[in-house]
Amino acid sequence: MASKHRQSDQAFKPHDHGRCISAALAEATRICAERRGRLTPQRKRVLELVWRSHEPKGAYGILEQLRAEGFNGAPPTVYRALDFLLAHGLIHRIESLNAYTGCAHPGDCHSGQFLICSRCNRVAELADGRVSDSVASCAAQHGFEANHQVIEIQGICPRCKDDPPETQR
Amino acid sequence: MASKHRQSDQAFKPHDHGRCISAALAEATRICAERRGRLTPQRKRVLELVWRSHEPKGAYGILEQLRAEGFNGAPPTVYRALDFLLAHGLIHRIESLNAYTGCAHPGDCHSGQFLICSRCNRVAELADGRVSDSVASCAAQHGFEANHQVIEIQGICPRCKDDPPETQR
DNA sequence: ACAGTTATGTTATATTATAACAAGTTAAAC
DNA sequence: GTTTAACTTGTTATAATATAACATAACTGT
Repeated sequence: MASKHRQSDQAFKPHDHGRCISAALAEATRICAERRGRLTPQRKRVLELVWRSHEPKGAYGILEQLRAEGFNGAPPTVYRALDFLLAHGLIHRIESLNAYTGCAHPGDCHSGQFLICSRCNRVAELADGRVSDSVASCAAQHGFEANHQVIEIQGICPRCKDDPPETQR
Repeated sequence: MASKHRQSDQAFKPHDHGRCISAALAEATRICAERRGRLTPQRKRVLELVWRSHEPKGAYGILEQLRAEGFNGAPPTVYRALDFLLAHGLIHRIESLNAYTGCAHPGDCHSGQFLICSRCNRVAELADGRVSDSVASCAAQHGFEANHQVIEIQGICPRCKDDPPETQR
């Protein structure tokens, strides 16, 4: 019943994002080693690009960045990397944006909740047990066997409520 | 705190779907009249096609059906009808399927929850107040001003758990 | 080194959605 | 009832997202 937060809504607060990124990459490396998943340079690079952005990134945005770095690839390459990262719980797909974002709680297979700011486009990942429990029990009540929850909440983040995004650095 | 169901999980039970459709159309007509929305023949036709299907329908699927009926139109026509129906709360968009489904509780602006069966592809709409309350309060706790909830639960519906879909008529 | 598996490259194409502008239709005001 | 303004539809083109299919390369375990 207790909720477990690690990065929770940090996305909406100013923070040292470089550290987020390197922590995420280190964690990803560890997790993949553990389960003999091959975090190849390309996959790692895609993971880094996903994390680098504060906003969820689309597959074609990632592709564009890769190309800017001299990589000469096509969409399937990116989608395959994304599929791998998704399969290993290292990123999430935001359905309502067709975009991908770094997973704040990699490793444990989980159903997160996403707060999506429609002003600054940032997304915070939550892992609120009360929410996932209430959703799970609601499904169960109807005899439905739930495998995966997509919970995406759209609105205005605390930061954008205070300052308009133009003011933010 | 109480939950309000009208059609709730009827979608997973055998039922007279023809009556669902005509009720939905009648209700839509009433609602549009009330707020001076113009439920033109095309829009009504699209609404009917969306309802006619037990599974959520994609825009191009709708277009195809319209064409089969002799309508000679292009994607924007369908998307515009869908936009109208969405704006008036007569249908929902299922983000994780890029598809549209009839709204079981038209009129009141609401955040529903969707149970999506990955075996038969049917979707049931719920309107469980406990779920939307828990999501809303969770967002509020983080200072997030929520406007819209996307809650899509993927799994196996009670019917498919019992009979394999091939057995179902 | 070899065989099997897994990952990447490459080309083509499917699927979903919208921009932009023209033409027609309806509602409402005068 | 005609005119005006708003709304609706038609039409063409194209953007954005995603995958199929098959070839090649790289890594893994033996």
